[in-house]
Amino acid sequence: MFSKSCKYGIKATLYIAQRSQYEERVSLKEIAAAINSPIAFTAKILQVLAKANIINSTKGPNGGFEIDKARLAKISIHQIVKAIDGNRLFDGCVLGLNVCNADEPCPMHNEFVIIRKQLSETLASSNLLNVALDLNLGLTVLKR
Amino acid sequence: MFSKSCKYGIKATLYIAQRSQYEERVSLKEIAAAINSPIAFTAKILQVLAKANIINSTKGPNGGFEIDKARLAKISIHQIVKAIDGNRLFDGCVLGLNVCNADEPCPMHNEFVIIRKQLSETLASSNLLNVALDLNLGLTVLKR
DNA sequence: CTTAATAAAGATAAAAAGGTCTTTATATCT
DNA sequence: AGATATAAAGACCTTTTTATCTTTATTAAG
Repeated sequence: MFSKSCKYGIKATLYIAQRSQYEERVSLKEIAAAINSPIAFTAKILQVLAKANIINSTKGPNGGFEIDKARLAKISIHQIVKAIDGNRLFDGCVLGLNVCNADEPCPMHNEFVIIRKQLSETLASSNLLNVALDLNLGLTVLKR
Repeated sequence: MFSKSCKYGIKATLYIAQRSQYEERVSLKEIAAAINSPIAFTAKILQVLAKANIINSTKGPNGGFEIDKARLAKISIHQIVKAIDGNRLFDGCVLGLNVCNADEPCPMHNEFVIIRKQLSETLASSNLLNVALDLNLGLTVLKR
């Protein structure tokens, strides 16, 4: 479903989001430890997210990553997926045809219209604040 | 969503299914041409499908691939996906955690329970006969 | 102004996925 | 039995993805 980069990206963003509720900035090392990901690779992904304006990064001592507290509820998982994996999951043909739409559908097109709608809506409505709240409560985990 | 191998596998099987309605056996070359896939790579995928008992293969002149006409309605796209990509799409954690279930969920677990159920059911209920009928009518295409 | 702590950038490497080529096995036809 | 048409098997190559390592840029603190 998601590439490994995207999975790391989502988990990293969620970790940053949780800490950003308390206005805490977190370092790359800390993030990688929290989500159990390779440090340097995680750095690459965070760069992409920073360029997509999903997270803020600051260099230097006490630098790291954060998200404006006020924006937490405005950022969705959908945005993260789009920034890392692109739109292919949402609008590419599931069977890989170059053209595939309601007029000229692949054999799976109609079945997937529904699934994708649900997927897209679910991801669009999952905002960082809500997800972070569950993490606060220990209802969910980022590592295991 | 699906690997490239899986997409080729689904398209190849659908092509074989369509022709199998008329009890026509089709060669590798013909299949690859019909679904616009690399011949040798398609051969590998067809081997997997043959081992999974989804298609039958016959060597020698006039050999090729076919599916028992009577089984067309009993074979689902779900089976093809499972044979090629495995179960990971259906039961692996979407964020890649080693353990992730209702008791110890990742932050996306609950959202995905619904999506996966729908995905799984959709694929399980898409049988080769139904899909082939749409191909017969030219309502859908395997190539473009 | 120097040092230290951090992320960014870029080069490189390793692993996985995708794809090709050659040889072998099997079946059919003459 | 020999020739031919096919798929199977396995070795190999290429591309993409994942991961690491090194150097550079930026910021803060002393």
